Amino acid sequence: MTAAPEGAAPGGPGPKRRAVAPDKRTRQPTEVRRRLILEAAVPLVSEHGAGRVGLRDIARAAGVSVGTVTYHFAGVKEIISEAVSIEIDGYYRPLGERMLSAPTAAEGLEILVEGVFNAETDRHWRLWFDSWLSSATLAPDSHQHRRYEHWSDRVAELITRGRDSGEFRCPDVQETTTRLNALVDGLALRRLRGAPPLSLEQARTHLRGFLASELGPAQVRSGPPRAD
Amino acid sequence: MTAAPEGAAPGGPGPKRRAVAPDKRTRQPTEVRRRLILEAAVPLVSEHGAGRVGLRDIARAAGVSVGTVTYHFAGVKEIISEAVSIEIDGYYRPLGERMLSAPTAAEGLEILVEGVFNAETDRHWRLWFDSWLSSATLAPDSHQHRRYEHWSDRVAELITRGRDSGEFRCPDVQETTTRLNALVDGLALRRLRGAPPLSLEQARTHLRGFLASELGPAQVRSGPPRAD
Amino acid sequence: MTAAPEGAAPGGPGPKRRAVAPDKRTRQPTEVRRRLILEAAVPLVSEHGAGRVGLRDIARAAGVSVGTVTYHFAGVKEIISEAVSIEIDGYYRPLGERMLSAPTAAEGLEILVEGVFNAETDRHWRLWFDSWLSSATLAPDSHQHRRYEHWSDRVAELITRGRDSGEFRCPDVQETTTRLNALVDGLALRRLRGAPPLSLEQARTHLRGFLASELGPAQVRSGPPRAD
Amino acid sequence: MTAAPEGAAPGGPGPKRRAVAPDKRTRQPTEVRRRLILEAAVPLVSEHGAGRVGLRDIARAAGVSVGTVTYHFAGVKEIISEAVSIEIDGYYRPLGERMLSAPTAAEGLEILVEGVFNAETDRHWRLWFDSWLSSATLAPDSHQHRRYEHWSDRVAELITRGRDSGEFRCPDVQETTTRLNALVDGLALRRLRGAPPLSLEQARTHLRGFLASELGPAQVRSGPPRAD
DNA sequence: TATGAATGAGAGTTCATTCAT
DNA sequence: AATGAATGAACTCTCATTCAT
Repeated sequence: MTAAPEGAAPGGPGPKRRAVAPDKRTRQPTEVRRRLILEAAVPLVSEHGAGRVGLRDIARAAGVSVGTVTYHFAGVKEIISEAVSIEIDGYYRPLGERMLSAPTAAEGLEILVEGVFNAETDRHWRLWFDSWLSSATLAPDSHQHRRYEHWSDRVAELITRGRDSGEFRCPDVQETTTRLNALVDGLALRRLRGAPPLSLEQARTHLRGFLASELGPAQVRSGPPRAD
Repeated sequence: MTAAPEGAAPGGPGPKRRAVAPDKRTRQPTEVRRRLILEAAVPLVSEHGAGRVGLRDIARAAGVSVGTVTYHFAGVKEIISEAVSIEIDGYYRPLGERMLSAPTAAEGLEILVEGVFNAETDRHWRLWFDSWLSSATLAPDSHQHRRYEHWSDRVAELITRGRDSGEFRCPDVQETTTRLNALVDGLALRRLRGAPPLSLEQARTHLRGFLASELGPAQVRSGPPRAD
Repeated sequence: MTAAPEGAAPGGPGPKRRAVAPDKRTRQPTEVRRRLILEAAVPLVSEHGAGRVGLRDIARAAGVSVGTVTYHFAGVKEIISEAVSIEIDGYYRPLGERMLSAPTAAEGLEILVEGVFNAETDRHWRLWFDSWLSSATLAPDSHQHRRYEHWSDRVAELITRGRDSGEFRCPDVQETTTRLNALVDGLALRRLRGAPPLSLEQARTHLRGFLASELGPAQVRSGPPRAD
Repeated sequence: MTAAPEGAAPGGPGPKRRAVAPDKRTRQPTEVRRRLILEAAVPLVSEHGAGRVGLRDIARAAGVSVGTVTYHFAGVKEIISEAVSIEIDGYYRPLGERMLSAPTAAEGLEILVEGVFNAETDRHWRLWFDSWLSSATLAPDSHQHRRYEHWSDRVAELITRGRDSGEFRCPDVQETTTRLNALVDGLALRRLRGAPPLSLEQARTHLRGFLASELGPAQVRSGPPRAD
């Protein structure tokens, strides 16, 4: 149950982070300390799962006492919820913007494909599914919904742009978006838990294949995009 | 749907127990007792989630003492893992067989579509994701993998048959199977947690749409396949 | 906060109780263990006050683990509430009966006077006030009310008998009962906390004085009781 | 009733603070700050009970930080003890003086009767019992004793005056005072916690009845004392 | 085979107190 | 004089597991 002392020992061999988080046991303004605690919580949650991370684990990882953690947060749920938000929003909002800033929609799609499956995103997926599923029988958690919708909207925007520019053929953007998102989720799940697990490149390839057949002869990747 | 007695014994030594299952508080052969306990555990897990079901809940539902439960099982994880197996295998093995017994592969696919998304399967999906995620950082749980592979093999078999019979066009059966499974998982996830959640019919429609575009002009279901 | 290790050490020099409570860490039927725990809790509560007694204190005093305590009780409130009940009811119900079994009502009153103020009852009073006041802003606690009313009824019964037999003069039994109870409570309070505290004999004397003036010339104590 | 600012500052740096009490978040002489904190604590204690009021509650109500509170007081006990003093002394000292300033002792008694049981005093009683009981096993708290004695002396003085003036018949003033105080305490207790609780008027009536029978035919209240 | 009393680690949370600023 | 971040012990309650019966 107790998470491994993940680089918690003060003065331990922390390779990164050292610069940003002065792990001396000094005073910090509330916002700074909150941030430090959340940053310490993220890897714990993504490694062990939201349900397996306790207050004491977080405190140890952040290099503070349990009292300090509860001083700054209303409860362990709040911490985990915010940790997920930071990690996920911090990645997918910028990704969404990059995606839409691409010169062509096809290139935007490729940014998407490479953005959702890369070395860094396994951690996100773990967090994402964990928070998605752990709130299973519980509250619907509007944060997650908002995140989901925000991402969905970006994707739909991208597809719409491609259709309007003639890059894609797409009779129903919403439908395609739903299908795309579902496939991405499913591939990620398979990558995390599958037997055998999908490689990054496999996951991307599947996604590209799906997009190709879904968005018509105007291909996403192979060959030069032609408007028909 | 398993043959589980469904009604968890409400606390005390209830007088109305089935005649066929001799679950009086008497001795039972190990295998019988194990089975009774597992069958009592299934509805608990599918209702509350694997992480929220305790030994005591199971014991109470099975109408035995906690000692009896731990006598027959190595731990609570084993119980839950096996309970999931019973529930899932009890449904998807027969489904796989029905699928392959259909006159045509296209009809087999339709059995699949209706088999994975119906009023009964929400519970399975919950169980499935639950056990998938909960074993996240823990043991790889070969049971799940075997289940997954068994199901995958059946699907691949079906697609192969359709391709061989000329019903489908499919350059790579494994690829398509993977993509299909991923989409099914993703749609189920979206159905369980989405905002807004997908309706059963929407989920099926997406699936049929995917199959149509993936398996070529030879249509899955409605009407005579037409090339456009 | 932590109560002194009140004869908790297993094998410690427990002078009494040893015969009734076999403080070996052996198994006990639930009812026995409950009783043992409650009996261990009573002196703790009466010495330190209900609000200052914790689960650990009780466990230590009972010579069991905290887990054992929570196994047998729903919570610390239940323990304290039942401990108070045992102590108070165990004393005042018999006292009420003895009071009413006396040959004359006057003698019954004397039993009351000596019954409520003696070496043993200081502990009861502490318990009583503690539970009375600690539930201050909380639930009304029907147990206490029932106890109070039961005792009140006995007292009223006694006075009625004395009035009917001509021993007492009493225009309104209920009023007198209320006044009597209030005075008893007040004297007990003064005895527990007063500066200087009332001696037992003083408390009794005040009570007798009050009864004499309240119940008329037919005196309670001094001189032979005469019906006029 | 003290001159407490009554309205506890709701969290943030409220803009609407009284002009008369310069409780801006500026420096205050120690005595002023102590006073402000105590006055903020009084309503908290009387409403929630001494045991349920925390340092943070007091700090928030006083509009200062927790550090400021502990800077000015040795501990939370000291604050509560002094808050009780303020509340109680602020009421009963003036009451004692008014009582003794009455033209006749009988009128003084009536002031007492109405002074101890009125709409305002329930709060005092709660405080009083609370502090009485909470100091149960702790320090004897000389403050309380001094308060008690001061009040007792006033009552005794009043009775003495009535006896000397021939208004009352009272063989032993100390005894009567003790009995009176005890009855008042007991009635208050019954009023606060009783089932059913005593009404104000009932409590007063009981008290008057007691005084009448205790202080002889020279009546407490109505009209000029007449021998019957 | 079955029981259920007993255990103790660990969960989240509260809170008076400390102390660097 | 005033602050509020930091602390750590103590709280109640949960629960899988152990084991004498």
